[in-house]
Order: sequence, then C-alpha cells, then structure tokens
Amino acid sequence: MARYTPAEIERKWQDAWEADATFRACHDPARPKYYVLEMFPYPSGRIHMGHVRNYTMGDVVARFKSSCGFSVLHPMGWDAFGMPAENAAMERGGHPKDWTYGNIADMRAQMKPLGLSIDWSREFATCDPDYYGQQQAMFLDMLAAGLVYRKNATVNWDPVDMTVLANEQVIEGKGWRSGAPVERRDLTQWFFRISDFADELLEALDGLENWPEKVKLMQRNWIGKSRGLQMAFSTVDAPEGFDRIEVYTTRPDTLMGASFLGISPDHPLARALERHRPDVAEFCAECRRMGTSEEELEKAEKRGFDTGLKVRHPFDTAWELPVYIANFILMDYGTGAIFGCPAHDQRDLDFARKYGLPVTDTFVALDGGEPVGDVAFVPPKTEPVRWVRAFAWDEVATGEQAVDAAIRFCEENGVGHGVTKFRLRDWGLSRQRYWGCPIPVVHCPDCGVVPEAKENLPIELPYDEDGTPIDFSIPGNPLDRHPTWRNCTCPKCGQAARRETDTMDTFVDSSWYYARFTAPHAATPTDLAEAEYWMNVDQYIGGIEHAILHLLYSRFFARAMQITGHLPEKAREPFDALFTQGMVTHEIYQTRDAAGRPVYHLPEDVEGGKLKATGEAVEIIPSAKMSKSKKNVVDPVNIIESFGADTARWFVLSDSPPERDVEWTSAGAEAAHRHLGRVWRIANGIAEEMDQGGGIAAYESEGEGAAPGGEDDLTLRRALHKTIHDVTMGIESFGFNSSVAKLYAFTNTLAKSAASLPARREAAMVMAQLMAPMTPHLAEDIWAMLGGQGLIARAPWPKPDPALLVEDTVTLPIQINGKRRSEIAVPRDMDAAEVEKLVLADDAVRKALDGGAPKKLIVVPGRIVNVVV
RNA sequence: GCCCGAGUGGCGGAAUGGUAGACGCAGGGGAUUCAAAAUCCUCCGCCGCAAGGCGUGCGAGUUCGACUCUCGCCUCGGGCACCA
Repeated sequence: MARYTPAEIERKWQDAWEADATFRACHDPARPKYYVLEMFPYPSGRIHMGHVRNYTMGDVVARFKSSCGFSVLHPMGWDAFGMPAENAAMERGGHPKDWTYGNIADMRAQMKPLGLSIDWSREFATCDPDYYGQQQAMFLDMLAAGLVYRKNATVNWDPVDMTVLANEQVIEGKGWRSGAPVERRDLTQWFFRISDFADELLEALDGLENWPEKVKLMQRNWIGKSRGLQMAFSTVDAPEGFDRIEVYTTRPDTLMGASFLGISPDHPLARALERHRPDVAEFCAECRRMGTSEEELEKAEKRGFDTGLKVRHPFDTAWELPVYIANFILMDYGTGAIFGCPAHDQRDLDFARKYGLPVTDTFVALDGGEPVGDVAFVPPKTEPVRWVRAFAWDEVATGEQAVDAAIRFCEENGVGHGVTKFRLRDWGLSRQRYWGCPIPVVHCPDCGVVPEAKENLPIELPYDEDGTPIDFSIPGNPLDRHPTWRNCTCPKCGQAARRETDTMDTFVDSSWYYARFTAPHAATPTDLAEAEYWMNVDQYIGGIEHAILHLLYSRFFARAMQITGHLPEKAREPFDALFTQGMVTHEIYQTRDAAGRPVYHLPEDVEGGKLKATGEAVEIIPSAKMSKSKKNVVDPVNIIESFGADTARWFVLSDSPPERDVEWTSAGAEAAHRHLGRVWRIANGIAEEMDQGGGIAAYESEGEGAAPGGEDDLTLRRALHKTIHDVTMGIESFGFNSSVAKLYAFTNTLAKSAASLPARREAAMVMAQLMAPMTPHLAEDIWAMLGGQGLIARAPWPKPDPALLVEDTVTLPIQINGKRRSEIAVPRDMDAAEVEKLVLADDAVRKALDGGAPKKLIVVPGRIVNVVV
C-alpha cells in the first residue's frame, strides 16, 4: 500500500517550485503587492526552532497572500556583523569573516529544506562589502544632512584587557574575561540625532494601527515625553562659576517639600569639586566603578555624598538645602541635577531616611492624611488630594492641576520656565570592534574629521595584516592596532591621514535591510522606483525582544533615509503591520570553568544531565529564551530528517498561539507526523477510488452543474465551507493554531463521511489548499494525485459559500442563575417570545421555578437564555 | 529598581461579556493481529456510589451572566540604550 514519504515528495515539489520560479518576486504594476518580512537571523551557524516558527509564520502569510492574488515579496538575509564572530575567533582561532560566511552557508543549507517561499535571488548579508558600502554612503549623506555628530560618551572599560566591554560582557560589575572591576571611561563617539525626532516618533505611533498596543506603549514609555519645570537654585559658597544649579523636575508642585539637592557624579559641579577634594574624588571614582547600564545603576544601593554646599530655596532665601552627589542620578537625563521631595517619591524618601534629611508632606489623602512614614505618598496625578503646602492653587486639587499651576506661578515669578523633555537619548553608533561596518571618516592633522570620499567606498575591513591573518586572541580593536589599514590620505587636502577605527553598531545594519531587499543589487543604497512599488513592509514578524530598540531605530532610519533621498515619503513608517511572535524557550545547560565562570552547552551535547564528551554533570537552569550565548537551542534538522519539513512546520504552528512563548518539546512532533500521514492516506484512498471509477477524466465534468448529492454530500459541504471560513479567518488574524485545530477537526469529518466520491474529492482538494500555506509539499502532492491543475501554490484561495455557512436550527443553552442547566433546539430565527414559552416549558426550568415565576428572563437571540429565579 | 506582558485539566492550549476545557499530547478501555508495529473505535477537569457540588494564579468589585471588564496582590517571562 502507498505511503506518505516526505523525504521524496518534499524534494520533488521544491524542485518543481524552483523550475517554475514560483517565489520570484515580480514588480508587476498590474497587481497589488504584498511585502512580508521576518526579522532576519544572526548567522550563528545553526537554525533553531525559534527560526522555524518565525519563518513558517511568515511563509504562511506569504503563501496565503500569493493565493489571494498579491504579488508577494518574501526575502531572506543575514544580520551578519557582531560580537559572536569575534568571540569565536578569540576562543577557537580563525577569522570572523570565514566563520560568518561558513555559518551562513550552513544555515542556508538547513533552511532550504523547510520549503519556504523565499525569493533567494535577493539574499544578502550585512557583512557583504556591497551592503555595508551602501551603508557607508548613507552615513555620509546623513552626516552632510546634520543627522550625525560626535560627542563624548561613557563606555565600560576593562582595565586589564584594555578593551571596551558590551553591557552583556559586564557580569556583576566585572569584565567577563579578566574578572577585573569595570570602570567607566569617556570616549569621543558618533551619534545619530534620533532625539530630534522624539516628538515625531511618539506622535506617529498613533498611526500604527496594526502594531500591538503593548509595543507602542513600550515605545511611548521609552521616548518618555514629560512636561516639567526647569529652574535654578542659587548656591551658597560654591566654587567659581557654580552660583546656580539648574534642575529639572516633573513635580514642581512639590517644591515646598524639597529636602535636598542631588547631582550626578558626572555633573560639572561634581567634577569641579573632585579636583580639589579627595573625599569627593573618592566617592565619584567609586560611582564610576560600575557598568554603564541603567539596570545596574538602578539596582545598586542608593548612595549619596554630602558636599557640604548649600542652595537657597527659591521661595524663601533663608531656607537652605544641602547638596548631595548621588549615584542614581543620570547626567544624560534632564540637567543631571534634581531636588528631592521625600514625602512623594520613594527613592527620595529612602535617601532622606538614610541620611537623616527632613521629610515634609506637601499634600495628604482626602480621607485620613497621616504624615508620611516609610512609604512615600504617591497617588496618581489625576487623583484629587488635600494640599497642606500649596503655593498657587486650591486646597483640594489633583497633581495635574497643581503641576500646571506651579509652572505658571514659577514662570510669573521668574523662577524657571516650563519645558518639555524626553527620556530618549541620541543613538551612539560607535563600537570599538573589528567585525562591523567601518565608519567612513578620516582624521587629518590639518582638516580634522573629514568624511571619506564616496568614490573610495566601500571602506573594506582588512582580512590580514602584512600577509598574516589578523590575530584575534589579543584583546582590543584589531583595526586600531593594524599596521597599515589606518593609513590613508585626507580626501580634502591629500596629505597623510588616519582612518577612523571605530565600526558601527549592528543596529545600523538592521535599520534599513528591509529597504535594501526591494533592490538588493542596486548601485545606490536603494532604487526609488523599486522602493516606491514594494515599500512598505505589509507584515513584519519578529520577536517581542525587539519591541523597542530595533523597531525604534528602524523607524528613525526610515525618516533619515527619506531626508537624504533614499526612501519615498510613504516609507516614513516602514512597517505597516507588526506581529510579535512569542519566543521558543528551552532549558539551559551550564558548567563552570576553572575560574568559576559559566560555560554553556548545546542540548545535543548533553545527555541524561551529563556532557556526552566528558561525562561531566551539567547544571540545569529552567527554561528561558533560546539564545546563542546560552546555547539552549534545539536543532530542527533532526526533526526534518526524520519526519519532513511539513511535520516541523505543522507542529510549530499547531501547539501554541503565535504571540505566546512555547517551550519546545519533542512529544508533539510524532503526533503531527501521524496526522499528516493520515491526511495523505485519506487523499490517496480517494485517488484510488477514482482510478477504479475510470480515472480523473470521469470527474472533470463534475463541479457546479453536477447533480446535487444526497444529504451526506450536503453535510460534508457545509463542514467544508465552515472550515474554509474558519481557516481563512485564523490565518488573517494570526490564529494559526486555531486554523490547524479546524483542519484537524475537518480531517475527522472527512474520514467519517459517507458522501459521494466527487464530494469527497472536492473536499480533499479544498482541504489541501487550506493546508498549503502550512504544509505546502503535502498539499501539492494531494493536489496532483486528485487531478488538480498546475501547482497548488498558484491556485486561487477558496472562498466559502455564504449559503452553506448558516444553520437552520440552533441549540440554545439554558442557564439558571448563570449556570448552564439545560438546552433547547430552536429554529435560528425564532422570536424571543416563542423561545420564552419553550424555555418555561423545559423540565429543568420548571423544577427550578417550582411553580413560581422567574424574577427575570434574558433571551439573547441565537446565543443563550438565562433564567433568574 | 523602572517599563511591558503572561498565568485555564497530568501537559500545550480553545472560548465577539453568553454551554469553560475545542483541537492535540499523555493516559485508560476495546477492535484488528499468531504476536507486535501501524491503523481504527471509545473514555478522559476535580470531588462524589449517586443526586449534586467545586472549578480559568490569589482577593475584592461591576453584571442576569466574568477566563474575558475594574481595582489590589502573587508568580513567571521580556526590555532597560555596547547581545542580536
């Protein structure tokens, strides 16, 4: 008996698609286009189930839209720059370039058997000089347009390895390799002026109707627009040039509860003091012995240092407040100085209690009104409170009203002015690393910082040094110590100059790849005609972990590209719809090296809690996001080899709602495979019946005009059209798991159906079409064996017949006091009065009423009845 | 610490404010088979012999009716600007 053989049919149909160029994106002005994009992968060397899930979802959308008549663009590329390549070179030798391109070849080979409807002719990697050369050209245009500038910024510095560390490389305040306490260090770096766009990036979120609310909310909070008061406190006995300290506050209404002034350790006053005061210098140095991440600063114990300086309260010059240097105040936000109001801010309160500073209530709750103890009173700004130290508003007012009044009062009295500030900072793009896009500028002794000439692009990364491969075992930036690469001539004056040795943040690479896919081989960054046709991305799909940075940077970049003429106006917001898929999680296996640092292991290297190679026991850390660095990734190649790509695809779609996390298990894979085998056998059985009945030709004349079948045929057709409707709705709303469930249910219906052969043939063919976006190879095979014309991939999507979707009778559940107790079958359109009569005649209802009348009787037509007794 | 999510049977999960547990996994029973595999049929939230009662993380609230809406907690996950 014939069997389902995925290994054979998957190869067969992939070859057929290849020969047909089915997935080649066609710039066809006559058809509407649809651009579906999944976030491109980092080429770690192996695909994992997260990739399979991500790309299968995109593939379902791409194939579905294609069947619906759209000209689809569905490309794939590689986010190929970044630290792991350099780390690999350090750990295992070799070159980042060879490692990366080797990984890309491996991953492409693992991905192709999935049968994704990708136009591979558009593939590129961000580390291709052709790509990053165009990126350099855009950088120069953005520099000319004033979108890029240089300023000082703080980095994590490893004093032993003499190298800059990423936040990820700082573990508990120490360098991951050296173990040395990390220091903060200032470097001159390049920045994109994203904060100039803060307001626009915020406002435009409202127009992104097909983005998840939570992502927009996260971006709103990240941009952090606030209205507040900027004002100065005058100082007493401060050093020269510091007779005033500017502070920014969002709660000027609490000014009468001020208790101290806090300044950042990086504030100019702190820096001035530390020059002459060893005690200040020591405290500031200690503050700087910490990483740069906000998380680390916020989690650190809140500490302050009393400078001994005082400031005068603006409303009462006799009232003096102490000035503290505090480790939790960021120089990057506001003015780097705050006033503390302990009664209405928990952090200020903790600080005040710790250093014995006064706590003064400025308002109390309407009911009660006990003074603040160890919990600050911080009601929502919209809640009315009773003010005990108001200075320009009513005794009872909300925080909002008080803030507005306070700003007005301060402005009228010459104490500062209302300002709007954003939390969003400019985007620092300089990285002191090798494996990234070189920043195309030159440092000339006479001309200073000079943009490289466009004709010299791309500025390529050097592969070796003096004929020998670059040695990555030495910490630090190989470009910086390369013997010749830095040497160049000034594009302006022609004399000897030095090349910039910093490379770009890899977020730059991923901020415009979607645009490059529309014309991947163009001699300019984009081709405006192609961008005009293909942009925007109609459906973008990726992980929630990119909700803020990648997506915000991309939104900024689209604007910057438009300003510099690389994208049309309509691409200002590049992603029309966003879907954030959940992550695939897995256990983490960890051992420790001699120095006690964690070493992670791939699941396939672990068996029964021990390393296969050495037998060493591993520590099992509970399921977490699959990540390259933790090595808790599962290799889907094994699944594809034993069950086929369709099984892998069907399984990742079936088990969990797409936006939710899923823990990968092997248990369901066999079930998925069993089901696909069953579907194939049902179709094959129908094909064999057809053969016995005279072959396909005998059924070709059937169809619309054919004699109506019996009751069984009608029942099957009703179920089929309901399934068409449900599966289509599922795909359109990203409810792939629901679509899969409906297809399971319909398979059962079809298997048990006593309908005529033509009806079952039709049902099997339509079912194949409905399955085609998910299990495309199986669908093609069934389509072919049942006599379908051409490729199912090119067949139009089936439409449900509305007449077959409505049922004549419905079952109404009867609730008594909200609990289901009975049910009645009634004609679909029976009026409520008739229904009521039937309900009151129902045994369960009569029993519950016990002869009395119901208190209330609610009839929701066609849905439910509730009797309140 | 701050911002954003998620919690439903043994497990993954379904459910425009309207029958909680669709569909699948695991498990039980049966058919077929010399036997097994494969396949097919069937049962399956918890307590209870039953009648019935209890059930969507916990506690309140709104409603004729709450997994769904509101408020307060708990737990887990994501992000926090140099991981990608």
